Amino acid sequence: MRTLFATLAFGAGVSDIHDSAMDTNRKDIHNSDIPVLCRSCEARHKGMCGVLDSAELVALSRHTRLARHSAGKELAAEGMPVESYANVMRGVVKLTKVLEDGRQQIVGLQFAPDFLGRLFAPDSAVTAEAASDVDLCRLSKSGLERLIAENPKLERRLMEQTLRELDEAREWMVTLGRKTAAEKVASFLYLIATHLDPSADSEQKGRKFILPLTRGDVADFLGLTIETVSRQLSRLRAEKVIAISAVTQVDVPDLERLRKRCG
Amino acid sequence: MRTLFATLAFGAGVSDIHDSAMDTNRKDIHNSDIPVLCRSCEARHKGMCGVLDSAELVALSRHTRLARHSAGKELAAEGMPVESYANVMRGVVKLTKVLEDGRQQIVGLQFAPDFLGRLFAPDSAVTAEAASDVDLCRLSKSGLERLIAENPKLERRLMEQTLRELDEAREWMVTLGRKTAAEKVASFLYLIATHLDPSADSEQKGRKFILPLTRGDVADFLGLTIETVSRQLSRLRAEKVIAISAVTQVDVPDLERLRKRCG
DNA sequence: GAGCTCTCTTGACATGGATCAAACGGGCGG
DNA sequence: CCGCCCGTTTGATCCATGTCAAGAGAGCTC
Repeated sequence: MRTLFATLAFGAGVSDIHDSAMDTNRKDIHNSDIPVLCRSCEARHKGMCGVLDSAELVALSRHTRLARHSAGKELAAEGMPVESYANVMRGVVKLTKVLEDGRQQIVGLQFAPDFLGRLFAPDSAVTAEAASDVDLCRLSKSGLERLIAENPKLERRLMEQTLRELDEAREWMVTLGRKTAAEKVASFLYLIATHLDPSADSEQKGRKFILPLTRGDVADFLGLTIETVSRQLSRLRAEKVIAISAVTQVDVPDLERLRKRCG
Repeated sequence: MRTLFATLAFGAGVSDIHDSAMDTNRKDIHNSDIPVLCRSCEARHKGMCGVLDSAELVALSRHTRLARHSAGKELAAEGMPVESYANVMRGVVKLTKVLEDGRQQIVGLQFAPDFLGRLFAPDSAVTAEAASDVDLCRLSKSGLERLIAENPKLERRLMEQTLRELDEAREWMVTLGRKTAAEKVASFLYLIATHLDPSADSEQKGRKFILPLTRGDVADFLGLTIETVSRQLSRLRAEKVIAISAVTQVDVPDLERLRKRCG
């Protein structure tokens, strides 16, 4: 991990030697003309960069740099201007909003390879905070916006991610508005189990993962208190729907059984 | 109203005589080359059609027809294929999701001149239902998708509406997750007061409107029961924050005072 | 390894909103 | 005009979840 950082950080600009002229359609069979930073990146395939060819990746990588942040770091603040967008490469970012008196609600979680940032708005409507340690691939605001204007495929891809986020937000509104505390906690675990490890074999019956959120975060996500979250987790454990070996270490032996608890 | 219907319905195709060749930049000073259906439409200015010039409007109007529905009509069903998009021209459409056991949550309200429909998805993730009597300008799915592919401005406009909807959904998640019943009801009234009448003078201190939703709808929107909604409305009335002359007739004498109740 | 701190868990109690029940009222058909 | 119907309001009670408080476990410093 420590070494990865150096590799990626210094690798970012290296491929600029590449000739950006009209060899746009060449396939990247050998990866030789893909920027180093992109080679191991989730977003390169499933994220927004999946629509870019190697020349475009190279062009984009000129406006790009890896940023590594540890858990708790505030990445953008509600109501404050944002000067860059980002792709989540590793870890989880929470998007929160607060009421005047301090009540807080998590309104979104972003996993690799999600795009981070509110396009076309001068400032952020939410606070973005690293929930776990995260790696971001930061993109300059103007650079990406220019690229979007030139590249309809990219705009389309971002449109699709935005629509997916809207679907997810609406799905979550049902959870917030109509589910019991027990169902909320089950729904949360199910969400994490199915989103956290993109490489997981989807045919597998169960999942093990390290919770990237504290109990407080979970409470803020579900519109509950820490105590209620804790009690419901204990109940799920008592009923053998989950096993918790350490506070953040969750084992779901049977995803389908968990899903049945989601309401 | 009765006559308007006939005018619009038959007017829709009339302007097809217009020459769609390269006079794209002409301004519509006299409205003479704007399709009849579009002339009185909110979406024409503030909605997605605002980015279209008269030639494009004419082209679009070939795939367009006015549809009038009365309150309660189901316009799209969760999980079912959709064959058309629409613009809301008048009235309010509610988007709902249900849990298996019948618990229901409204996940969005669409007012004129909002765009209605989930772009690029084969079927709807939500149920859309006319909350009041509504007029829709229906657009064929394939027709609009083709137009979007050809017209970056239109795609951008729809992207912006989608982003705004996402912002609103997240705003509402705070309401659902963290506000008290009293704050929820106040927030709902505030939302309606500020969204319902697009022509309202924004400098005016108060608002009067006819609630386009039943108490049951309001409850489904707020994640509450009918009884709780009713009680909170009574409380707001007792405290003179609102006046209710008939069940659906609400008078907010001081918007700012209402906003203070929103948490 | 003792003690500190921080997060989490568990218990006891309080309360906001749900549930159950009944009365009210406006619109509509007869 | 009467009476029914359906949506709404209001009241009485219950219960899920919040609040307050104490204890448990894990990591950190000295």
